[in-house]
Amino acid sequence: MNKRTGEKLYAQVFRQIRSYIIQRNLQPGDLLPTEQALVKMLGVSRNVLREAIKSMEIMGMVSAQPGRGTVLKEFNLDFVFQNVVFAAIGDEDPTIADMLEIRKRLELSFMRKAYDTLLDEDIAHLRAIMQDIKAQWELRRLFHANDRAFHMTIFSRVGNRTLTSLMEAIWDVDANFKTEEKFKHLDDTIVKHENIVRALEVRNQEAFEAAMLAHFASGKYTRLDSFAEY
Amino acid sequence: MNKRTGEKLYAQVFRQIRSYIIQRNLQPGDLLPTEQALVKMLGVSRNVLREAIKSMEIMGMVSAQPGRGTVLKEFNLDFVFQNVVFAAIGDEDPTIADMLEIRKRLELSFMRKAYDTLLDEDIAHLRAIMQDIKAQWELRRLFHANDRAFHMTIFSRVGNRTLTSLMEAIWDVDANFKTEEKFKHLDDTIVKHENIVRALEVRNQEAFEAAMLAHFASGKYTRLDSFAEY
DNA sequence: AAATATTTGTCCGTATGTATC
DNA sequence: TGATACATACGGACAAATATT
Repeated sequence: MNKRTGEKLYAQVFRQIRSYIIQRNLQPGDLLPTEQALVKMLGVSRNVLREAIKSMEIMGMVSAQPGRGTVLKEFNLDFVFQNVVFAAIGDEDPTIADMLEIRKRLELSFMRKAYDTLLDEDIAHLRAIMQDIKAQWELRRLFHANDRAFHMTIFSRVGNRTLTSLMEAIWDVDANFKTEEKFKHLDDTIVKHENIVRALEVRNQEAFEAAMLAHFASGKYTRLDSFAEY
Repeated sequence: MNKRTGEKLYAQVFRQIRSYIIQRNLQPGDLLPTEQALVKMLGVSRNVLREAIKSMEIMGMVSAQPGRGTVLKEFNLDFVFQNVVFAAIGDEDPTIADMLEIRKRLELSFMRKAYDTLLDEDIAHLRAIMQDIKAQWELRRLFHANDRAFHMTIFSRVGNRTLTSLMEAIWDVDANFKTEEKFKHLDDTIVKHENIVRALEVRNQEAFEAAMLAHFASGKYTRLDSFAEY
């Protein structure tokens, strides 16, 4: 084990292989070096190497076949979610609150760029989503998907891929938990969304930003003390 | 390997252990059976068992300690966020710039809360890091570690674990890339850091926020058009 | 088509460091 | 202090699946 960091060998090897993939810019379908090559390259035993690679395989990052090798797969975090989260978590879990605060702050931080980049067709799309939300209001169904689509659409043109994946990840977690609380302030949320769309439709930036602020000011997790904190 | 399903042993074992945890209703802090016991229970070799358990450990589901055992850990999204960045990386590399922009915006968004929560000892620690940075300035060494420690310390008391986890993840990726570019504006960065520490030492919030703004305004990846975007 | 090489899958044994009693 | 239990890490061996010649 690494004396300095206390990090175990197989965890180090996991990170090293991940770095190797990133730095070499390996794409899905590409082959990783063989176990033997990696053993020599990293100077560890085959067991330790396999503990790292098999972790990747179980998570869905790679796929190994005897006689062929280990290929990089398209990676999404679904499996990790399902397993890290397999203990029932309640809404009161501080991690959930922390996560939502991150999303809100990011949205507020990027809202100006979002406004500048949104196209007419995006705004039309937002309007369509609003129709869906209203139509299914009484049904109390599918609200999460629409809410998610609404917010993701707003920032779809910002062009920051990390922002996109991060927001998707947070929505994923959100989808797995707060299922019942979703309908508490539902009508209020609809009004807030409506205000956002209207401001966009008339291309009023000030109104848009005010509507975004109002939307996020209502949440229970919001602790926005002043304007400078966005 | 299971002939019917084609599922490899270590993947089966992973599922079996997960089922064991769920069926026994194990809670965070509870001990899993020892490796030896699981080996007997599941009828597999030690290697296969470890490949499954180490997957769980790397994902953050369990934590193993020699002499003690393997304990079930609490719900924790650190690993998820560490790999959101990884999962987002595609064929082009502007992802790095996107990532850094996320970090900068988060720091600016949280800087007021950071200021409010920082203790005297933290500021003393920041001063110590600055001494280190200056001492190793001519050596052109260890800048990443110090820079990272500097920024992480500023936000260490904010109390948002997702923020910490996310920032660490971004620093991790950053460490893998820009190795030579680090020294371009190094002296300028040192001045900016110095201004931040001074503002904190005299407890001047306005100066602190101004120094943070100036720090992030210099980066090549910064596209901060106006104050409201923070 | 058959033999051979390559690569991953699985098992075993042994030594070491660490936590607990 | 010593003894025990446990995970960490290494190495060797053979089987199974695939690729290559």
